[in-house]
Amino acid sequence: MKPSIDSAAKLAAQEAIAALQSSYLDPEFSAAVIKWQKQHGRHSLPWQQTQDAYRVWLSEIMLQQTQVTAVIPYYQRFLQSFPDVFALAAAPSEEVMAHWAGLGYYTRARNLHQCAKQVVEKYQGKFPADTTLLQQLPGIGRSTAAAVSAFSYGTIAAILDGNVKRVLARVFAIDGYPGSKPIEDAMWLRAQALLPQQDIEAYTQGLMDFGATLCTRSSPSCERCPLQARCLAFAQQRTAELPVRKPKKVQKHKQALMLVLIHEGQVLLEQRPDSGIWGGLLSLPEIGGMRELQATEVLAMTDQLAQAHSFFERFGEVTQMLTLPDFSHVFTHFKLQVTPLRASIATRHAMVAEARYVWTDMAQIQSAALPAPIKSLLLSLA
DNA sequence: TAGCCGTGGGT
DNA sequence: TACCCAAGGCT
Repeated sequence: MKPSIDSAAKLAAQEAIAALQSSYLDPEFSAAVIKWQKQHGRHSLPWQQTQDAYRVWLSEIMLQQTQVTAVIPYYQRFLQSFPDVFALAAAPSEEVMAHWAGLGYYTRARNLHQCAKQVVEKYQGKFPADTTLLQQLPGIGRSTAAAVSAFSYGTIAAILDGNVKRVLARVFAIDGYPGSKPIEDAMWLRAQALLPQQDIEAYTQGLMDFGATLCTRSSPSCERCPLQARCLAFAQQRTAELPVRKPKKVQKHKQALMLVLIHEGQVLLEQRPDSGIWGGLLSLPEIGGMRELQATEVLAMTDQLAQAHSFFERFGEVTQMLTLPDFSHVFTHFKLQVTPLRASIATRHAMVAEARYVWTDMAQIQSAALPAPIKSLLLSLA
């Protein structure tokens, strides 16, 4: 059997990558990180001092694109309600979503719940140590699989998060936006090549602590940096321009009319679909959804008000309608301007036959599965 | 592949 | 104010 051209080319490419990766080998790098971590790293975060894979995994999912200070209270409340993977797997999804509300990226919460169920069913409640198996679970990608396995089981595997990208971009003066595919691929090779043979926990934690406390985005503490002598960005005085920032795009603006119907201490909420913004959360009913604001478009406010009025009438006899002050909320890729429209009704009609509408006690708002700005609006009305 | 997905903090 | 972006993954 003679190899095809394709497989020969593929083999050559793999050899080239292996050669490149071995040229990245650098044992002193990890030694410096490990030494620094033991002396100056963080050691008392709530999810440290344990190798319980459930706790490690929970923290890693919560920490995706989310800062430590934001995660801590959510992590504590979560553990209190769901002390182990069996408790989480058995919980109703509404309860899980309510515990996640306010933390953002709500797909993480649904994946977390699904993942817990799979770990119980497939692995008898024990997270696998193999990063390949971990990656097959929902919500766990390459980096999270490596972190969970390293912290729980001591597996030698590379992470590549924002901290590591920043450190690598600076120490090795890597040009190009780290979010782009070719740069990220190159960084994975580096991260893999730089792995130590032992002390993987200290090394992994050290990279993150290093990026979070020393090699920060702006004004890094180069004077205290153990890698200063080997940092190309420092030598070239380019720490301010590396890593290369994300190419900016024009911000989109959207507008939404949200309906506030409060009657006898209850507010009318609507269950949002699982996909899209605020997926799976409760929110206020909207007229026409979140509409992109066109420069030429004059909002047909009277038309929207008419629609709102007939919406309110489905729930009771409308006695009053008034707009509350506008507010805006910024997402990753658009800015939303909200006009809340409040109505009063005399008597409440029998519940409309759509399960997505729920009357919720105002006293329950604090613990409801609501997006942060909506929860805050409703609390201000209570 | 790059766009989508929240929220809060820093500058 | 406006912008960047953080312990990323999914499509």
